[in-house]
Amino acid sequence: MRQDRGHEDIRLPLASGSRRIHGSVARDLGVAILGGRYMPGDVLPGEIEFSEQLKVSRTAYREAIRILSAKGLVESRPRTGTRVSQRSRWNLLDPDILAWTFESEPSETFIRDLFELRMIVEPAAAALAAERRSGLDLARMGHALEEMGRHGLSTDDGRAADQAFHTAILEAARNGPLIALSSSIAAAVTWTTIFKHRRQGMPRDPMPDHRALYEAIVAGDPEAARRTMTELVRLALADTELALRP
Amino acid sequence: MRQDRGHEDIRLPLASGSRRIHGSVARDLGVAILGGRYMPGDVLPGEIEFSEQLKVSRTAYREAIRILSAKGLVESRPRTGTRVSQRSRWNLLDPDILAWTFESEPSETFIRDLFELRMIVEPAAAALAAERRSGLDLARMGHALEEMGRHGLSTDDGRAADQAFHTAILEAARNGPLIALSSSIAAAVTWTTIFKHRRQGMPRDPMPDHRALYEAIVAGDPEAARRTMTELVRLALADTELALRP
DNA sequence: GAAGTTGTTTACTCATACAAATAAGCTAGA
DNA sequence: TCTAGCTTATTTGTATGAGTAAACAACTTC
Repeated sequence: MRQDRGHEDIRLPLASGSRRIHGSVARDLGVAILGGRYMPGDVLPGEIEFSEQLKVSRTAYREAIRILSAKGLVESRPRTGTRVSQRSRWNLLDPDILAWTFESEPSETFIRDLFELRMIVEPAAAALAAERRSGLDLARMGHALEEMGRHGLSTDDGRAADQAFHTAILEAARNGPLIALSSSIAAAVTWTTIFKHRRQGMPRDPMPDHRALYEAIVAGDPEAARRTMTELVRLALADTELALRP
Repeated sequence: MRQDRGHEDIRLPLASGSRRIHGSVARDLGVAILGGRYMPGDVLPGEIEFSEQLKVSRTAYREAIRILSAKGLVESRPRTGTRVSQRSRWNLLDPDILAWTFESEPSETFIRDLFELRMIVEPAAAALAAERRSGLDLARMGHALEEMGRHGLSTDDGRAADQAFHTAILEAARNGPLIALSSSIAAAVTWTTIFKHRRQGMPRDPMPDHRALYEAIVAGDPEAARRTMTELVRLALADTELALRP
């Protein structure tokens, strides 16, 4: 719905493209749970009742529940029913969970926590990237930077380029689990950027910090990469805090 | 036609207890994919064929596929069938995925990558914990440490205590997404510990580093906490590397 | 040739029936 | 009265078949 289908097969064939019923139900329930409509410990209505209420078959409803269960949002047992799990069980870094969280306006605390995580992971990743980057990595970063400069962060293309830049850095770090974090964090970065621009106009030219970071990685200087990435995230956080309390 | 499944289908008789069929199928297929039995891009047999082959109903099989799909392992579309996704889509930090990865002996690279991630996340988390820990946090850490000292790392109880100690630290950092990483990393730590003891005996007394870390957090000294946690992970990595190449 | 049409294959959805599990209530025995 | 064990009722879990919708390929039409 929100995703223009023109570029669909280039990037993010995300859950939004999936118009299957089980996917839609999972998304709706997921958004409801993450938005606090159902609280941890709450018991959902029985399968038959709820699926009728949602106007879908029991089969489709059950498949939706399996999806939520796989992401740690709910647990179901015979006789007891299906209940919302404790927050500590939620897979908060799952890409879908993150997307659903941002469907209903997320709490200020959550956004701060995400930035805290970025502040931990991304500088370290940038340092690793400076040591391990290949020519192809540098080319991808350079291209993304160029696109970003051309479009700015107020367009979809520009934000996609920003995301591609951060993804390229994390992938250059050559660490599988770290790359798994990348899709989550990069996506979150994009959403917070959208937030920023929704609340205020264009806050600040992001290009200088990005270029400095790029130069450090090109130079193969881990400490400079760490330092510039730290600064970049710090500035992004400052902008976001401004947007959060206007 | 009734489906006669004898009592003798091999389901792991461990403490896992009664597992539902869709869960077992998801686990089996997940292990097969993560173990390289199916490669990214491979197309699985059709629903009907494969479910008959596995001796389960299409319902149970489809729910298993939904689970795997929710974790990013497979993607299914009409006409094309269900195919194994690219590795970059796999949700490597999902607790189940990690568990399945360690079912079949994981690659040396993967273990190293996990330690690299620990080295990034845990020292930072320890520093935050030193600033934010409550009395209850300290009590839980202290208790876990005591249990750990009593049982040692060669028993299940001891490893559970070690895991509880690390979990308590990450939870004291008061950051939701970081806590979500905690269950994954803590679990991985446990598995690598099992690995270590499987290959060699008791490598080293882990208590001194753990106590030093605990003291730093009690003292509320972030930098000392960061330093001691770094050292602790470094030593654990050294032990594991010894076990990997004897 | 490019654009639309048809056909075929596959997953997806629905409906129904029955099985298994288990919390809660009940009964029997101390 | 209390507890152990059995029974029952309720809920999820599994099985099966029929029919729908979507994606891709080959074909036809302009």
